[in-house]
Amino acid sequence: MQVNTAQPNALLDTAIQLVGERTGLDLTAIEPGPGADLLIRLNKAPTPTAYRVEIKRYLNKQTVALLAARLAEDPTPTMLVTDYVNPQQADRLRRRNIPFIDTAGNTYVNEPPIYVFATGNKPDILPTAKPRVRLFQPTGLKLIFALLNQPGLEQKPYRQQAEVAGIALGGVAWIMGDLRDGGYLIEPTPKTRRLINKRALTDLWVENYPARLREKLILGRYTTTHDRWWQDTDIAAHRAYWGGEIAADRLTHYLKPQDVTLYADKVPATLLLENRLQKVPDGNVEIVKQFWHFDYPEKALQIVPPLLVYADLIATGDARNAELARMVYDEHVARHIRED
DNA sequence: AGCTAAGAACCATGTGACCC
DNA sequence: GGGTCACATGGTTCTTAGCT
Repeated sequence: MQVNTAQPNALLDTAIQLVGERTGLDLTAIEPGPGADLLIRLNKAPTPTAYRVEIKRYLNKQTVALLAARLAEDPTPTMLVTDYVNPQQADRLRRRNIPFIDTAGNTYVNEPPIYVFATGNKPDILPTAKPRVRLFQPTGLKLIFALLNQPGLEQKPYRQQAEVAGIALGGVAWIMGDLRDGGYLIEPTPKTRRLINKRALTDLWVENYPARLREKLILGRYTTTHDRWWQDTDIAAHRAYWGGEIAADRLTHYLKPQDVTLYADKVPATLLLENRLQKVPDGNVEIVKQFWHFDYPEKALQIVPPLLVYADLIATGDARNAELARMVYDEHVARHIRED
């Protein structure tokens, strides 16, 4: 069946119809009114069940992970509606108990006593015309980080931006285009480009950084029997900077650091030797590759830029770090991203 | 049915030529 | 000097088929 994927409702209607035909599941779309979330009702359930509709095109692993994270915070019953869920993705969704329907007739609904899991149906036309959004790919994350930390950088030539962000020139135009499309950049003239919605952009950066960039930059995890070795270490002498809890401690003095994160261009061999750091898969000392190439005031404290400290604290998902993250944000990040 | 491996298909990115 | 684009490359993801 040809799907008019330009229309969200067409996608929803097609999915409801096809899933109904293939599995007998009786669903109805409900439009509650302007401004309210679209709902989908599961008919014939013992108690009427309504799901908030989450329409996502071109599903991938990250989309599923982000949706799962969101639902962990806000458990409003939500049904994913998409063009095609392949068998692997279907399994991921089922394991996370996220109900879905797609336009190929695949579905997962677990609303006892109703249980339907249908997978393996192929769409007639595979959704391959994915619009490439590079904003939150590694390259995009590097450039956005540079832009958020260096106010006014967006007005500089692409070549300079590429250099500061440590990315290829060719990538800058793509990312600037995505920023414009996403409503994060206005450009009356090239010389007056201006970043807007910085708060929202920062939130998205923090959300995407751990899985999409940080994960790829981990140089190794280490452990040592030396206690509080980091306290008197002149880390800058090893061409490295503290991140995470130690950096947060230096900014706020509110924490007894347990885990150690440090950023460096390459693994500092002498530091490992001096402190008997041994490489182990789950060590509490993590060395991450430095990915930015600009100066910032907090460098004097031998720490990474505060936005990165904040992101690392959030990434731990540790309740102990949540309040500290908020302090770092309020006192050291917020002023960088105020709208001017 | 579930697992695994191999190959295909797709995607992100850097490079450098070209144009304004 | 500055921006755009085609292309090559390397990596990731998906599909398929064979095996248990």
